[in-house]
Amino acid sequence: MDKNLKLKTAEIEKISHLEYFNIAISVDCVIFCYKDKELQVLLIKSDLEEFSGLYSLLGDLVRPDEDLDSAPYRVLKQRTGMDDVYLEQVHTFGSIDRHVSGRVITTAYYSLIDIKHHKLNLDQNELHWHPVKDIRKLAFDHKIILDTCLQRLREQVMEFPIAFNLLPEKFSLRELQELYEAILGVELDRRNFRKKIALKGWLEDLDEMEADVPHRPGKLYSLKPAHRKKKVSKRSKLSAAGTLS
Amino acid sequence: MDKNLKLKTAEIEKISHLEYFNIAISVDCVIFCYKDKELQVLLIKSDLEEFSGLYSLLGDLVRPDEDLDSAPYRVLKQRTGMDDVYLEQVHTFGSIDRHVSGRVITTAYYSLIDIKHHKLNLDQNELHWHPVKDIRKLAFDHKIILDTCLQRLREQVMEFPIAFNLLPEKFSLRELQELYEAILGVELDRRNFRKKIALKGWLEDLDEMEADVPHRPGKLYSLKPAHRKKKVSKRSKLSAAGTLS
DNA sequence: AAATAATGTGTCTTTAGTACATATTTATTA
DNA sequence: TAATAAATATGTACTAAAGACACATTATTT
Repeated sequence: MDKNLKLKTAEIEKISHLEYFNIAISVDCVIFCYKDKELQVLLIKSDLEEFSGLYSLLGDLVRPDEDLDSAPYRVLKQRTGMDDVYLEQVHTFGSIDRHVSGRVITTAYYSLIDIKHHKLNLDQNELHWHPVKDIRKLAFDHKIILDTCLQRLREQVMEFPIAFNLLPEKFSLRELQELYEAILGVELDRRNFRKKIALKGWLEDLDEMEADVPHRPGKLYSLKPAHRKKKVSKRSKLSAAGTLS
Repeated sequence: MDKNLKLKTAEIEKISHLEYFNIAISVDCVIFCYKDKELQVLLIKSDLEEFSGLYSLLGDLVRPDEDLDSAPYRVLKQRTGMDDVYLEQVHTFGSIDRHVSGRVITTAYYSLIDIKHHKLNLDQNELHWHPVKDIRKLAFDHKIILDTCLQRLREQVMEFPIAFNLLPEKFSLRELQELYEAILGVELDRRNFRKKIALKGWLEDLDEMEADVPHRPGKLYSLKPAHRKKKVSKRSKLSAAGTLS
């Protein structure tokens, strides 16, 4: 925005306030969890006639008195009771006809939550988890939004220590590998995976063993506190350039 | 957005249309060019009193009848006469108080243009190029928007063949390297740079030589047609996962 | 006690990244 | 026109990361 936004000038006469402000903005949340060894996403049954039977993402209009980035936190809190979740803005979708109820531009976020760590009140809201790989069609343009967020998650998951938001505090390397396989949709070599994770230096060895597994238990690890913040290992300007020199 | 957007239901009574639609959406363009061996950005002098003397990005409100992604093309066309430019959406900024004239959420795009290839009508619009490295302060939150777009450009420039949008059709490897140095803000080793670029396979050897240089002329290259589309070399799902296995 | 099933680990090969030096070509200058 | 200056063009050795691949160990189960 610049001087073109002459809301206080003569232009306001010929371009009506209503005309320009007749666009709503919403947020849509692609809420991922890891359940039954699958990457799943939280959906709600659309109650619009046009989309009978179709599911849609959780979203809501942005309120005039809240920051854009606060809106998805509110949506998650309201609809699932969850707080303190990992959220990342991905893309804003704004085709004229993307929404049946009017002109609505939506900013998509993805969220990573640990299903075991949160008490969800899902059923009374008609909220359900759906394996990402089974989802074919969603209401509105939500399938494209889902695909975009999944792609972003896949791009980021090896670079930043974010996948751990989908796991409980303590986990084994097998669980971690299975999670990565679920996210990326491929099988991984155990030795190379462990080598790569070790190289990242993200993990703390807890000197504890798995319990309740019907086989030899593995060691338990947790994410080092230094890496619990969002994107702490983001490559710096210099090291990014360093790949060239 | 989902069933919460009950624009046709009872909710519309208690939540007024105006309340929710009282947010405007704009686009802001970070228009990069390469000039005088520097990465530069197109700015306009802000005419708002609050920002007297400060420059701002080019932007405008999104019109009710245009796609969000079309708006930055229109802005560029209107303000600079340029068409057919490289544009990429980066992030949407929506703090409550980010704009002095009201609640305006803005989606930021960056654009890469070849200054030699476009006739710009800049001066009569008070548009001017500014070296990115010299910019300290901009109106609104535009410095943050600029920094975000620059960071994104730096992340993408080695991965995708996009930097060529800043160069004329034909260029020498020296020019290309100087451009990369300007974008990344570091010096690069000539031999390693050429090796890396050669590995990408982006370039076509034109069997032509530079002219009008006061030294030994270098060979001229151009971007292979196959790579002229946006992000053609984007790594696939499989190869992204392949870094793990 | 034996069998099962998963854990835990190391090496070799290939590829990419990085540091580094010399010969060649053209324009300029003397 | 010969010498000089300045930039082009190119290759090798070293290091780091990626990728393919196999066997011994440990806890559970039978």
